Amino acid sequence: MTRQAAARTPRAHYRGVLRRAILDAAREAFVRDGYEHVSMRKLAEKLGCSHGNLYLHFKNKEALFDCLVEESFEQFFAGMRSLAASADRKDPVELLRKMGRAYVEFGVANPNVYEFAFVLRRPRQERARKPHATYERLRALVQRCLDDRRFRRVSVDAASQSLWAAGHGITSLLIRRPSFPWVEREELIGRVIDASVDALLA
Amino acid sequence: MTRQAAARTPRAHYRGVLRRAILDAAREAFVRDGYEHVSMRKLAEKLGCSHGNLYLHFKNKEALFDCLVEESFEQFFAGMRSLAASADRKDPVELLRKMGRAYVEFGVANPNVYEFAFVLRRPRQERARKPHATYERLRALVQRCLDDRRFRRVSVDAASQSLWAAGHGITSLLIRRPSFPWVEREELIGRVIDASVDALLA
Amino acid sequence: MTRQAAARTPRAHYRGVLRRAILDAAREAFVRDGYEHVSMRKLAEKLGCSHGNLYLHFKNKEALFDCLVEESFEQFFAGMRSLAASADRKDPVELLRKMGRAYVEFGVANPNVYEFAFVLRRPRQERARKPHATYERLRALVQRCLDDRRFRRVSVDAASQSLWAAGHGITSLLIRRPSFPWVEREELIGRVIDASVDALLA
Amino acid sequence: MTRQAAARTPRAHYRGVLRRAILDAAREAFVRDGYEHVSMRKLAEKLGCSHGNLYLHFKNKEALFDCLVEESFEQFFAGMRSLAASADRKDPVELLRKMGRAYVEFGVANPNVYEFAFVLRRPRQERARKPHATYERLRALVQRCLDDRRFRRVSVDAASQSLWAAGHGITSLLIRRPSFPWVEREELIGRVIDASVDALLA
DNA sequence: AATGAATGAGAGTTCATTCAT
DNA sequence: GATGAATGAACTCTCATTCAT
Repeated sequence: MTRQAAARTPRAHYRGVLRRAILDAAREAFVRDGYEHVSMRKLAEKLGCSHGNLYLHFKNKEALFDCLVEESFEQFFAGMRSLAASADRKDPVELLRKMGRAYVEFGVANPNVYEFAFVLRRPRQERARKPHATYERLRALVQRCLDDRRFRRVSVDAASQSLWAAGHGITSLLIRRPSFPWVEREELIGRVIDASVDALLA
Repeated sequence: MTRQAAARTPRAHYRGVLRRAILDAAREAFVRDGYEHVSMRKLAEKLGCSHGNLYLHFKNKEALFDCLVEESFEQFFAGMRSLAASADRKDPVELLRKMGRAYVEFGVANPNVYEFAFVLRRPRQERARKPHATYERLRALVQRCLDDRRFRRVSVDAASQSLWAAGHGITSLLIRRPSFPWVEREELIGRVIDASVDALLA
Repeated sequence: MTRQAAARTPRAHYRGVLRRAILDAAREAFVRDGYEHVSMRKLAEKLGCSHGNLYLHFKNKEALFDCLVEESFEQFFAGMRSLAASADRKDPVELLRKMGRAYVEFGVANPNVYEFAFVLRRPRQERARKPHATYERLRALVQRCLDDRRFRRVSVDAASQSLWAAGHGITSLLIRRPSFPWVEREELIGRVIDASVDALLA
Repeated sequence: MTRQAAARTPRAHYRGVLRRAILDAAREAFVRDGYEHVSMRKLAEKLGCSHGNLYLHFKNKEALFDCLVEESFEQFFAGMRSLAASADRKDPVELLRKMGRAYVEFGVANPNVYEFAFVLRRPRQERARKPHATYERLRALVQRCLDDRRFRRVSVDAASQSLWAAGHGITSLLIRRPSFPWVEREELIGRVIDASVDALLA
């Protein structure tokens, strides 16, 4: 994400710092106000630099947005990876439950990232290819459960997709309807994930 | 929605026709492009009338949008109602499964309606109160299952919300990712709904 | 002003009533909001008739405005006339004082009329000829004072114009700056008028 | 008003020049056509620049108008000040006469400034506080006349307001009715001012 | 590298007016 | 006589973007 971060010269360093500041401010603004309500002028004003300056770091507004989407995926994957590393890798079903909870918790804790990665789309954006990567990881884990005979005989895609649906459903509702009178969050998330996993158990 | 449809004078009839045309064009545009990318001017151009004309039917852009939301709820409820009428009302669990499938099927068959009713929001829109009506119906049915001892002892809200999450998850994914290689749709929907219901059985 | 008021047929009578209602509503609106902020639509809405209807009584917005100006002059002159009739006509100086006070009091009590008659102008309005009529009456009265040797020897126009200036000054200030902390109104008006008259006494 | 006039860089200089041009064109337009008939687009057209450009110098139309009001007061006070400096400060009554004449002469010579400072108002403008400053100066001078026993015993406010009424009356008439057959101007102004002052003498 | 002046398109909205009904 | 649907121009204002400095 921050190719310039490793720059050596002070000049390039400053450039990286500003680029980082732009991205952070833009992320917050895009998520809070939506793509259309973020203006390059206001963004620059909040950053204390000229709006023309933004165009030295990003070709245009779309490029800035796309960069944030890219970044969000990287963060999301990093979060998942670190979680997988710290979990008991012997039991794939337990790992699946943990990953499921973590997916939702990450989404709720980082609605910016989640929305960028899975929900928001620029108008006229053709296709989102990236979510496939997430799905592939989920699918691999489900395959392990199947291989270990922990799951009933069911197509790996059918199982994976039902799990994804459950996880995405509770995440997006919690994000998009924050004022709804939800029951205790952790319990709810656990219930949804467990229900979708339990239904697959042998 | 079609109050004017029964209009007697030719004038009022034509008025109703144009109003209908505006609503249809706007619905398509809002869902396809998002609230911000729909302009009254372009809308009028597509309709072949002056943009000022739109303001004779709707006070402003927000009112036009809100009218579509209202309409969507009515259509949604009508769809649910007719389905509920045809179902076996003796067994609340079976009814719940059928209603769950119907919810998703209706959403997938009428993505514009679903998005208007449950997903899209205008900027600055403080609260959506309407979804509560849907939730209340779901909650009442869950209560019946609890009263009949068909469900395990669990809070009615926790159960209802987990069911909603499952239903919304699969619906929104199917709508927003139409190009994803989903498994056979009916099977997937059934699997998701059944998993969420089965997890609650006594 | 109300040529239709004397109409005989019920139809023409109703026409006159509506015309009157339009004029009254328009006068209030024009004075309160200014020419530009009065719209034919809102006017018709307040009257409970269609906006198209207004054009059956007045050719357009300008004509409606002009009609009110005309009317205001008539009212103003009528007020002055009745006052002159009821005053002691023997002493022209006393009459002048009374007329002066009455001019200001009338203007303050009927700011609508006064502004229409002496201040407001439609954009691009070429010339106001009417105020001359008021001036002519004032001038005639001053001439009497001169003829009766009640005034010092001064040109009748110089005297008349200085009186007009004083009267207009206090009237327009009281109207346009209602929130200013004026001293007691009657005293102030009397002081201004008397000062301008006294300065002319022989 | 001309803070930018002393700008050093050519860029800032040109900015100041354009700002000045905008103000001049706007002043003329506002006085000639009234607030509502001045459009930012037409203004820009007359200036030969884009209408968006105007918003780089003034936040909006109201701000542009208000800036002119501010400027007018400064010019008015500057004019009064320089005149007061050159007057005999020993005799407060003479000073009052001179200031009165100067007030009117300045208003007549700078009708746009006078109208902006004392007459024109934006719609919805709640209160004009600024004229009070002018009034306070007048009031202080009247107080001196009272303290020196040059005036009859009268409330300082009653005296000040009657003087203001006279001055404003002749000024606004001369400005708004330029085609009226006024007597010789200097004589008329002197007569009005003197009448109002003489009436207060002990 | 960074600024900020400038543009031109486009937004939502209101309006006076016309005219078929 | 009265309606109200329709138009088209006008309005203020914001925006992304460019480019000379």
